[in-house]
Amino acid sequence: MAEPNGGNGRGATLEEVARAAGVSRATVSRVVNGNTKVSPAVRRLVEREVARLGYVPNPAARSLVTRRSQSVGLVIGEPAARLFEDPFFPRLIRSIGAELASRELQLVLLMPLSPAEESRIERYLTAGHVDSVLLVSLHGDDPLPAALARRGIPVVVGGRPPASADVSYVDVDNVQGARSAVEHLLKRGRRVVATIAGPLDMGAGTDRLAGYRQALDAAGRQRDAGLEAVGDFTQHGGESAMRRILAARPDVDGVFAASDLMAAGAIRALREAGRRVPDDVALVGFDDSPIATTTEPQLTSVRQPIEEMGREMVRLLDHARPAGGVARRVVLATQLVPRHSSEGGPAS
Amino acid sequence: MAEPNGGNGRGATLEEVARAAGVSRATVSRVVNGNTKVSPAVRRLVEREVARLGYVPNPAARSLVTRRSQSVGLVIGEPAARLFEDPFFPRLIRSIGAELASRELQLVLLMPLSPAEESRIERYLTAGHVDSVLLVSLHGDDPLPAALARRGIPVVVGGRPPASADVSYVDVDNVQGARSAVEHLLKRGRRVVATIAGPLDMGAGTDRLAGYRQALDAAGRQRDAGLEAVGDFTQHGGESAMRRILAARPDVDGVFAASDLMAAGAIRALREAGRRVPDDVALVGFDDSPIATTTEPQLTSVRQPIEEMGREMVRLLDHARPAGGVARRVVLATQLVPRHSSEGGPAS
DNA sequence: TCGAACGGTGAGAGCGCTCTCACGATTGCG
DNA sequence: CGCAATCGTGAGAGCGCTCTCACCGTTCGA
Repeated sequence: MAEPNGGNGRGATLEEVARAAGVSRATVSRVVNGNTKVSPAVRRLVEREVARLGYVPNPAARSLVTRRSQSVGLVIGEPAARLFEDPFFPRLIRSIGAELASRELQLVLLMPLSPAEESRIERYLTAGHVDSVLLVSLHGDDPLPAALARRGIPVVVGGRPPASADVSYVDVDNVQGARSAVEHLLKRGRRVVATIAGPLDMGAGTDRLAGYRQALDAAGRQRDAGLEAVGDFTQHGGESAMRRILAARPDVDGVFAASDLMAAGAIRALREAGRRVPDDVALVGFDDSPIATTTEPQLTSVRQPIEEMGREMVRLLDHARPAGGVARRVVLATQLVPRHSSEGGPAS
Repeated sequence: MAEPNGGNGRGATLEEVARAAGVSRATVSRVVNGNTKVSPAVRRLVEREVARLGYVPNPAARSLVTRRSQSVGLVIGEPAARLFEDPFFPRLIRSIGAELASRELQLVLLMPLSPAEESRIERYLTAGHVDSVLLVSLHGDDPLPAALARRGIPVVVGGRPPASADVSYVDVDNVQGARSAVEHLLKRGRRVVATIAGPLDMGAGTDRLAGYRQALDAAGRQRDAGLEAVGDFTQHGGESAMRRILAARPDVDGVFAASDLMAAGAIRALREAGRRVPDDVALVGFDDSPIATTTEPQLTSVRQPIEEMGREMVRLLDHARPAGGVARRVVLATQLVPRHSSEGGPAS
């Protein structure tokens, strides 16, 4: 790692490399970008000078002419509480980062913390800092996807957007996942099955609730508003939702929580109320997050392929390239992972 | 949000705004950057055209001449396992992001997943994509800080770097935090206190171990290699470390784990071995992460001010600006948060 | 009353790169 | 053996911005 210019922070330019190698700027550019043909002799010569001078292309200059930044924005529109607790985000970020890296793309992380931030972020994204945008955890009818589409910026959303606009998205099969969780409880003889739903302004919230209802309907069970409490995906939200359910329906003997975090909160509320898990109340979570093996008892949960989701989002970005194209949807399967929290039948 | 050019993805340029407003490019630039004096009349005129045309400065062009990118790289050199489980990282990332945003800086997230990635990341950082770099969770003697310093790129490290080079860093007082945890256990009458240490190639690992030893020495207690087991900050690592301790010293009645995750693992190992927490073995963790309130019993833990750490790292970046300057160190205090896992004295 | 000082504005160079186009040298084909 | 096609290379324009410098009109002090 020689630094002929004394490490002054000013890297060598194409021009300098060209002069040192006795060729033109264009030729050096060709070697560096390796696309067009250059004679082997010249190529070797240039490569040597590039190495010797520690030449690294100036991204701003390149970006100015190519109109590409080789970076992708990831917007996480999630309130702080869940972001901190839920391993969902680190896992997703990580898989997205890895998949982008394999395409020589960089990840720029954007977290709107306030309405003011939102407009700052929109400006950032539309200014050309990024070539495309990934959006996760959209709430309500966020105007961002449409605003970006209008500017011609490719967008892929993670999780079905509530206002299912004309955007590409990757989602897991929340309806089916929730349904299988509830069916699991029913199959084990639970008679009064409640649900702690996620926020109803998110696809993951409404879809998991829909799956719960479908399972009850299919089994010919009575539904009851007292058996449905809405949480916010956090532990605290799950805890208070469970309390509400216990108050409305003390006879509850099975609960499907739309996230593991909320299930963990439910365990606390149940314990506080003197109910044993799974003996008195069986419990199934969603996510199969690490927390599922930390709780006592360990949590039966619906696994969703988070890494696959991240990877798929990046892949959709590729397809979004040619002229907008049609919106694509990818829906990934989930899988029930049985653990202790739903063991045994009722003490019949 | 008018888009006079039909949303073709090509934003208006300075030139176009200037022509529309009947002024020169330089004047528009002055208005947009708001530094030098422009007459109020002209300013209003230009601002109107900027709004009408939806002008947003081209970051590449600006960056090319200013030699600044207005973005900051955050390198997280942490293996996947811990990154997924530990809320430490989301919290840190979030606070750093917020603090950067308030300075109109953007966060670019870099996660080296392989040795090949590392060199790609080094190239990325030295190419001028970012103005400065934040490094977190450095292991061993990572060459990155030195390489960046050589290129004149300001660097701030989170957590004392193992090879304490001439870099600025922000750290929590791990020695004192660990010491207070162990003193807490001793004060409550525990006689055989073990520790589950973090990786010894990290400052947080060695410092917390040092604090443990200091506390024992100060209390005149015998140290024993059998009472020190090394983990990797993960739950799984903590579990197997706890097993090793139980095997070597079945008489252990107090454990300080260098992370909450490892403490959670220790609980499982203890339960498996038929020991009750805190009755038979009292336990203290480190981090005061959300998991501390999820475990049964809830975990006494040493709180570290993660958000403050992120904020302080960004602040140090400011000071790093003028010509390298001397390296600064900021050490933040920790605080013991008592919960059930260390309650009661031994059954004496 | 006159020159100096100053505030507002425009002209123009240039940041480092890519890419088109032109050009000379080599090759292939009839 | 001549002409066209091909290949490797260089010249030069231009991406959109900032910033220096020069210029003009006004104001102010002596």
